[in-house]
Amino acid sequence: MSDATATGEIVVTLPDGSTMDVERGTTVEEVAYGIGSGLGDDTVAGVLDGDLVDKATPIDSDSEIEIVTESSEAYLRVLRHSAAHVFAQALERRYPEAKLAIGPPTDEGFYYDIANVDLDSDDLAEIETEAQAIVEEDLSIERSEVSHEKAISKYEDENNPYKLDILETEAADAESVWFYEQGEFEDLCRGPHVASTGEIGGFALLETSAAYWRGEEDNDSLTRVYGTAFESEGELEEYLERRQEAKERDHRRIGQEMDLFSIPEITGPGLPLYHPNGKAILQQLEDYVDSLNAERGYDVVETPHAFRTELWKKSGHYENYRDDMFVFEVGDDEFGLKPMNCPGHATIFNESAWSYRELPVRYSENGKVYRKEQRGELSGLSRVWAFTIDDGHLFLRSDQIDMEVAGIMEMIFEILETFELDYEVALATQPDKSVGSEEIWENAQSQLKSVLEDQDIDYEIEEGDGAFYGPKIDFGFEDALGREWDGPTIQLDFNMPERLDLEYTGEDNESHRPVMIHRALYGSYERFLMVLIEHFDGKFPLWLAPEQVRILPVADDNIGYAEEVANQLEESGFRVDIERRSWTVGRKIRQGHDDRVPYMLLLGDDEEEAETVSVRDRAERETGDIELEEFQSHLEGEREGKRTTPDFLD
RNA sequence: GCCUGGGUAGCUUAGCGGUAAAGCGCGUCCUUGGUAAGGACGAGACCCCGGGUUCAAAUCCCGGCCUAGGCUCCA
Repeated sequence: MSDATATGEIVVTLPDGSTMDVERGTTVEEVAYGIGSGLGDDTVAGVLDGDLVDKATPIDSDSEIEIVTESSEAYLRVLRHSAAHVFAQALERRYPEAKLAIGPPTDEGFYYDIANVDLDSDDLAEIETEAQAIVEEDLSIERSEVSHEKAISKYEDENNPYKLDILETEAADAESVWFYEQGEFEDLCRGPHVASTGEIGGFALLETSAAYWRGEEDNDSLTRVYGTAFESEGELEEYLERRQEAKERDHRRIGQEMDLFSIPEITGPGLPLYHPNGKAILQQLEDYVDSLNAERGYDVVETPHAFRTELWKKSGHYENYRDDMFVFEVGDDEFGLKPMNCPGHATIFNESAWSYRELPVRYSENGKVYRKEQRGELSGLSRVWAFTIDDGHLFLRSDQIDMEVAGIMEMIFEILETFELDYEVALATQPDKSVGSEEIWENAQSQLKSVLEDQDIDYEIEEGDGAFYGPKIDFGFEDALGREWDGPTIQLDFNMPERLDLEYTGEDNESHRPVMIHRALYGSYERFLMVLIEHFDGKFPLWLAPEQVRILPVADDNIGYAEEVANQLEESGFRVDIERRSWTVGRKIRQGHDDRVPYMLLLGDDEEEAETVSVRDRAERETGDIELEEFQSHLEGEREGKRTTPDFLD
């Protein structure tokens, strides 16, 4: 709380840049009234230097302030915080023995960590009903100030170690703390909250899981209940629909349906098997990136999956990355499966003597790597033990950094465009565990920064998120559902060249250290495939679709003609199947749509006689009486252009 | 790694101490179909693995493996 004895003027800055001089200790609400009485009346909460606070919060020093009203973006966050309290109230009505820990709002809703109670999905449904009743009761939410001492004794009586922990850490120095009350419920809380539970229009509990108290492994494991809330029922429904859609697009589900890949128990966790359909997609992705590499002067190399431990010791992986490595012994020697391709590529570089004239040297490899991730982290194709990086390593002079990084960014932008993916850019800086001097890091980071700025690219800085050998520029994909995924990366490395004694001869006839750049365009094939599956909902662009054309003979008698047509398309390299099951035409079409095939060709007696085809696409459009040549040449164009949706019938 | 659910036919799931079920898929047959599910019959299961309790275990208990969600970590 504020120091009431402190006086004097302070300056608050409003979002439009204007400033107000106010008495020290003035509250957010008072500032709002100072701007206008209407705004004062509408004030729900405030944002002080970026922190969401109760409107009664006194301002102690010069601050940037934003008034939160019902029309503010931050209002939803306040509402959800209140929704967390509504959940807690409902929980306590049903389970008086439950102990509350913390219940903050999140980007998607809220959660509340609780102890001393086990809940399954039926219990959740009951609590949700109770919560809805509380919303309807439209209980007003009141804030009260309670002495620190009194708060402690309250939670000692209730035997709630979590609230006590909060009082003894975050609030240790406060003379008094805030409680929020609604009906019979009260909770230690910093706020802010809306004025009444009735403001919640839509309320839902989503799932339960577990979380450690304060996120630390050694602490108690608590039950975490996730929920969300909106101003209106309609917005909630929209959200739930989007969630459902995301579930239906889950790459594990689509991967199963389309027979793309599997991760059977017997082959081990995180070790996916690609079926012919999945590999067909991967093969196209590989061919595409290979062609980009070839255009950009990369030389293709290949390295084995394991190396002697000596290499990993020299590269620093053994020291910094060993926990994530599969290490095994053969006789007296120790080997490690490669978690990265770089030391192998650097070693290839080192096998020759280089002149400054020959740099940059660019190596590429679609290299399989192995990382022993924590078991609980493995998930479909998004976290696996074995994955393939579309890896590239560049060895260059320091005066070539700008140009090479810019060149890589061009490749990345081409890829993002091809797949119609939105993206965000982040600069990740030196992590706690790293090799190389501060000076080297500073230098590398400022070089990357200047490239981003020269190119006028918006980016965020992610402190401490770099690789152990250098800082990086990370691109995050945003898919069709607005979710973000890791994507392309460009990593600058002044350390590995040092550790592996990389050299080239300069113009001065002296030996120099090259700079290394690690880069990946997709990131990993596994994760990229996952993003594509979910982004396209399995409806792949023609060039990627495992089955590009399905031929549907109207009757069994038309199979002969179907085979002729199939052969002709296959000669041009198309992946074609014939539906040979003795089904009705309607059934065959239904199946074709379910299987997400871009184009179906219907061939019956009419087509056979006229030597034409009827074309039906994934969007349920259809035209008859098409010459096969006409369709085929369109297909070739659609494939070469890597167009994302079948457009023959546009 | 930790917590909480789950593992039953190729797939999706029901059954939860007493003879293992359904839908889809698959096979055979009838139907030879014209634009989003034609019909009949049939095959198909070490009920995740190992221990235990019980007259009797898919079902209850213990351990392991895998998996989902989350926590802590990363492409």
